[in-house]
Amino acid sequence: MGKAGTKGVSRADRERQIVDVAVEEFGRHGYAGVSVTAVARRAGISKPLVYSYFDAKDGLYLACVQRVGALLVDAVAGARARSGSTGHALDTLSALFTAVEQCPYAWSVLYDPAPPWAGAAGEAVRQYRERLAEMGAAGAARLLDRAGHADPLDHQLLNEIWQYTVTAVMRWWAEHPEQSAAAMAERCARLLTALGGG
Amino acid sequence: MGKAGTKGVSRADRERQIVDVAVEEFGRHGYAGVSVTAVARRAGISKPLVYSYFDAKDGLYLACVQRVGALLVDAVAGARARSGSTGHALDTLSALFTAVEQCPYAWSVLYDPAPPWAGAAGEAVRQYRERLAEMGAAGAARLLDRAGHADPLDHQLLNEIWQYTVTAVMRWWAEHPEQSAAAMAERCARLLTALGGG
DNA sequence: GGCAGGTAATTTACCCATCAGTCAATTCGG
DNA sequence: CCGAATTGACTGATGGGTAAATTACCTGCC
Repeated sequence: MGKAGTKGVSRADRERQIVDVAVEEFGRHGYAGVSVTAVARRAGISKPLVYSYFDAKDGLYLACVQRVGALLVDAVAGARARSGSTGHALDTLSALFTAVEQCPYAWSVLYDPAPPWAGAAGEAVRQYRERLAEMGAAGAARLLDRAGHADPLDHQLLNEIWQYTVTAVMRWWAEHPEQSAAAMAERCARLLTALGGG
Repeated sequence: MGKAGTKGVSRADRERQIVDVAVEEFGRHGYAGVSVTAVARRAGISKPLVYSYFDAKDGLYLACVQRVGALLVDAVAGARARSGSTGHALDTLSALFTAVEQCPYAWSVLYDPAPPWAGAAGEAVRQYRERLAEMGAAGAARLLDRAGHADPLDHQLLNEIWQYTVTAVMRWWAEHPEQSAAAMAERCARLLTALGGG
């Protein structure tokens, strides 16, 4: 490896590139399973550069959370805007698929089951999850109200189930990258109708 | 914190006790997020004792996987035996609830999203998940065949979704310990019928 | 019933790799 | 020539793992 000295890569580009590999690492191994050294190595740079740009492991994770959080929130918001309040779960899923087609581990980063709850990154995780949950809650509420169930805990649990369902689909997709976003949407449509739900 | 010397606790008892806390730790923080030192501290003993009994972190995890694996496989097998091949998902869920009522993190240990795939523990994880998936696959196959879908990948994905759904319910339950197993079963029955599936 | 001695339980103190994080120096681009 | 990009080399802490010593229990024997 060459010595010190700039290589002509702008900070913005380098940050993007680092976050690229960090998102994959965090998505694959979870926060605790990732070492900053490994991220730097896979990005082809040295560890101090990561710290110079992101300040701490938590800061690096924060950057990842913000990227994928924005991506996912925009996708879901867009889907809801397009299909109005009658939008079904499939529209949301479909929008998510096209949004994360180039970033298969986006969802897994935000839904790491054991993220660092303390610190700025944890706060961001809470906020993004909250926003996504709110948007998904409308659909859940429609389903439950239609069936006459009003228990707020039911709503909570149904939301959780929905989030983990998406996690399942996303992780399966990450291991079957040959599937296109459209194919995934079709497949999920098949499964959903087979389950008898609308 | 006395010095060295036995405290009159048999190896079997001590192992049980260590696995008790290890299951909770692994379930809460995931394999990578757990330190053997922390397990030992929470168990009120010293780290070398853990190594003397379980040989390595992987060995400790293996012991946890075997305990919860047996618990879960027995529960599901029992449910299937009782309700025959017409058993629905709810019977399985209900059996799982009563089985893990005293061990809320059992499922999360076996379904750690980033377990150490290399080594004996990883092998055990694969095997137990396989057995549970086989037993669950019957139900999934029935659903999909009824709808005329034969794609084996659909079966795979539906299985994955089922497992993550259970994960969601189990983790939600772990954070709402005041709910009884029966209450959880009822709640899931409500949700399932609200979703329109049988 | 008391005592020698093997065995099982348990700890203190240590080793080495890795990890998060820092400093000072170096090199290039504008 | 200044500022930004970049690194090798370092530190303190922690993690997995080990060696050796200490204490208690148990068994057979007188």
